[in-house]
Amino acid sequence: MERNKEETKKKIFDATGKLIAKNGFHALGINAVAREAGVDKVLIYRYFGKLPDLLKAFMDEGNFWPDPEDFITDCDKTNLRETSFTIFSGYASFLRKNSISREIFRWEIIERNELTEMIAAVRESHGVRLTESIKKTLELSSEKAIAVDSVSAIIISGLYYLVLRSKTVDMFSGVDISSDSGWNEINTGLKFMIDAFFDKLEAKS
Amino acid sequence: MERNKEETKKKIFDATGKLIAKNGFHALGINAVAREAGVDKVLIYRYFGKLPDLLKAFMDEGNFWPDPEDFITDCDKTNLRETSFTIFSGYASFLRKNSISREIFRWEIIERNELTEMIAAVRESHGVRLTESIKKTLELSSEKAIAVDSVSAIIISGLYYLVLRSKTVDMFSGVDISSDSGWNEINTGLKFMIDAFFDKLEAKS
DNA sequence: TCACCAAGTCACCTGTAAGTGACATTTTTT
DNA sequence: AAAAAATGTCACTTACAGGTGACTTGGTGA
Repeated sequence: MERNKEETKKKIFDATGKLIAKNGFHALGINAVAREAGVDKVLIYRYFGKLPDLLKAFMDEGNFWPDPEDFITDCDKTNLRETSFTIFSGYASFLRKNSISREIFRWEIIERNELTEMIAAVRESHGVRLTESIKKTLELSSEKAIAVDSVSAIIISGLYYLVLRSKTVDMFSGVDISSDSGWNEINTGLKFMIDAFFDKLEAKS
Repeated sequence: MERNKEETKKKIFDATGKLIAKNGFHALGINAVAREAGVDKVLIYRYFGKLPDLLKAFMDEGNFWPDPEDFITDCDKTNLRETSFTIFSGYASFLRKNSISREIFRWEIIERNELTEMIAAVRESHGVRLTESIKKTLELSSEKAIAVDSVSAIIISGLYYLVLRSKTVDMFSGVDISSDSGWNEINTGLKFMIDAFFDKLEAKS
């Protein structure tokens, strides 16, 4: 029985992450975390407080909602089509790999609380950045500007949904969202759609 | 204390629907239903069985996952663009109005069980019908055919996600998904995107 | 060395959900 | 009218979650 506060905290965080990845947030509880960590639950209360406090600390520890800009390091930033595609597909691919971030997204759909709102606010500011730069660069009519916002909302939402849904279903609208090959198809479609969208945006109306 | 089995069953169904609409599926329990219905829980066990049996019976009662074809009664079915738009926006609008169906969708994202799989299978067959007819009508190359599947997957998923997300957040990617005017914008974007997509589909090679 | 505090353990309380057995009362059947 | 079946009530067990108080043990500084 070694006594090591930091070690114990780490055990608690590890257990938290493991349980979130496995069962999501809605099944998470103090008892479960304590059991998984092999630690008495009193220590969780002492070090973190109630469950929301633990979650807050856990969230602050990791980097679960990346800046989309991180995905476009090695592509031509002046090419809006390529940039858009890279950001969208990069985000989807990130989510597909990172199960905890995925569960955060799932949680956001179910519950509204201080934490989910904070996370969403960060992401909202990220999301608007891309559409703003598209609108600025292309000097669009107001109708087309609206289309940029709502189309990108639909596309990014679609990718979110497909990633989340792939946990509970294999085929969606004829696409095998559980496999890499299915996601290649989705990327193909995404590219096609983005091209089509910019074609129409840039067409002189 | 009237004795009326059918009346009691109805009370139980009503309570079930009310609780689902309010709190979703993951918070649903026998005790809560019994309390809400003002009925002893023993009767639930006697008439329906365990919770999944109750839910199954409840689902069989109502019509919560409509056939998309229902939305296109009064539009030209030979016009693929119009038909696609009508189906997509009709489905989104339906979901926005029907809170129980919405909660079923939310449930599907969280849990995989006999019921959610059954429901999803029905919808999957509905969804594939539209894309099949598009592919047949336009005689597309295989690459474009893939795009049809995956693009429609992304679009319909995007609408699902936005409807679900609107319960827990107001602004998404610059669009106010909690208001009707925001949904008008989304429909505008949807129309724009579908047009752009068909333009590119129909362009030679 | 001793005293003190932090780290960890244990036992307990409360509340609530799931599920069941036994009973009482009303309705239906014979 | 008596028996049988159905409807509804009550009380109970089991299990488990959240949460707290009191204790023990180890490390550290005076």
